[in-house]
Amino acid sequence: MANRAPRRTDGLSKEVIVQAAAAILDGGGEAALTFRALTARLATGYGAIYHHVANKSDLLAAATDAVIGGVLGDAVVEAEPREALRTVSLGLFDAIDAHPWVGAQLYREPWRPALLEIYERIGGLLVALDVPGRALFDAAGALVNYVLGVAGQNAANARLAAADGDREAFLGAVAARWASLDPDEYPFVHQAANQLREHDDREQFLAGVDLFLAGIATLR
Amino acid sequence: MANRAPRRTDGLSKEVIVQAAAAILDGGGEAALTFRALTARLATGYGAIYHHVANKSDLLAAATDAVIGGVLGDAVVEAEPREALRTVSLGLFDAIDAHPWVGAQLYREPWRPALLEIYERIGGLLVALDVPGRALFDAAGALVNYVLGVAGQNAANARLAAADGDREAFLGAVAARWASLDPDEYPFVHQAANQLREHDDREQFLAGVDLFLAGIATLR
DNA sequence: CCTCCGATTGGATCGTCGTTCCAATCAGGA
DNA sequence: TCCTGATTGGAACGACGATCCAATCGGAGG
Repeated sequence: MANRAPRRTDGLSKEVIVQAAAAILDGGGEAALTFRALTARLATGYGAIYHHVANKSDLLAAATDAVIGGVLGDAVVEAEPREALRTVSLGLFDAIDAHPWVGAQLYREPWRPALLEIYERIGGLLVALDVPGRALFDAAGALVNYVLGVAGQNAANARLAAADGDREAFLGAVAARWASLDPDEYPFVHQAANQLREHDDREQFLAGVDLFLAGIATLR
Repeated sequence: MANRAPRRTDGLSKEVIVQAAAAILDGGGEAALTFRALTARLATGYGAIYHHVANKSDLLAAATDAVIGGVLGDAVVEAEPREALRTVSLGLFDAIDAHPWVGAQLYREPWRPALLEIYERIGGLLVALDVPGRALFDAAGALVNYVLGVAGQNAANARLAAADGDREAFLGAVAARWASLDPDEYPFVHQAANQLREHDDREQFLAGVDLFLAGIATLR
């Protein structure tokens, strides 16, 4: 007996594995990425995967680095640092919007290379903006944390919208719940329901970046 | 046969369960909260817990609501809305610092009551700040997202510091890694290593809030 | 061409998790 | 007193990440 499945001929590599993992994540969200799904897609076994990858965290980090590296790698050479900051931020937003699992991962393990690249990029542009030395560190931290915060929200919303049907219906449902709150107890949220329904995520994100930049400008 | 353990006499309730869950989370982090640990601590079975709680997400959300409600419940009546915003923000920061699992949870399921309270509180204070209507929604979103971003970072750092020994050593290790990066490839991160080692998390968080408030002030 | 050894692969297996399910038990109204 | 619905305790299930090892491959040295 002992007829095992034929051994694969094309070499397995970390890159191939990471690419497959990213595809699974894009297709079915974080919950869909299991080693069982991965072995099925790659037509291999657990051992082969663990030979190239330390564990699931390592795999997620590598996939995240690949996505973020792709975004920041497109070196946008912009004359105006202010505009470059908006471009880079929006690039990150769009990438995380397209791959919500990246947002959750950036959030979960912030010491990995991906976040380092983000800090470097944003910090460098703040230097170009002539932010004074003392405030530079704080400003970079604030801006990165803002981006991460939005990233997480996006990921959560994507998880929910995927489970709940389309985005439109989901947003409407949340807005309806907000609107139905007691205006005396929740005056702000109650009246914000309309804007929640109509708002554009990208525009609101950029508005937040602009708010930051306006605050930074007062430091000069 | 069939000698089962004696049945508990004092009634189990959702509140008791949530309190026990919070204690486990505080003591051992998110990984420590399992239904098995919970049954052991409460001296009961799975069924009893599931009778009061829908599932683990529900349990985490309830524990989070309890903590956030406690923070925001201390109604800080401050004359100056600007100062009140700083107080509330810092209160949230400290709460998430003390209970890192709250940060991760706020991030993961943002439609639950806890975040609603935060929006209401911050939005209300922005209204008191005379932020013009159109910008109000964007400003509140930006500030809340910033707080959530910091919350997540804090939670991640706490997870790491707990695994890595004390916070001091962990921060030093990260700073050393930053400092050892090639200054040509990572100029900003390389030179920021010193400030990373010496910085105070609370102060940096407040500096970010102030940056926001400065930006908002330009809208008036 | 053969031999052999380290690198690589496939899959059985383990322990743990969240969750389900149901018999056992209790409290209190009929 | 009896009965019924609410509550409890714990066995069992399926899925997960991870480990382990026999099987296999490919190329360096003879």
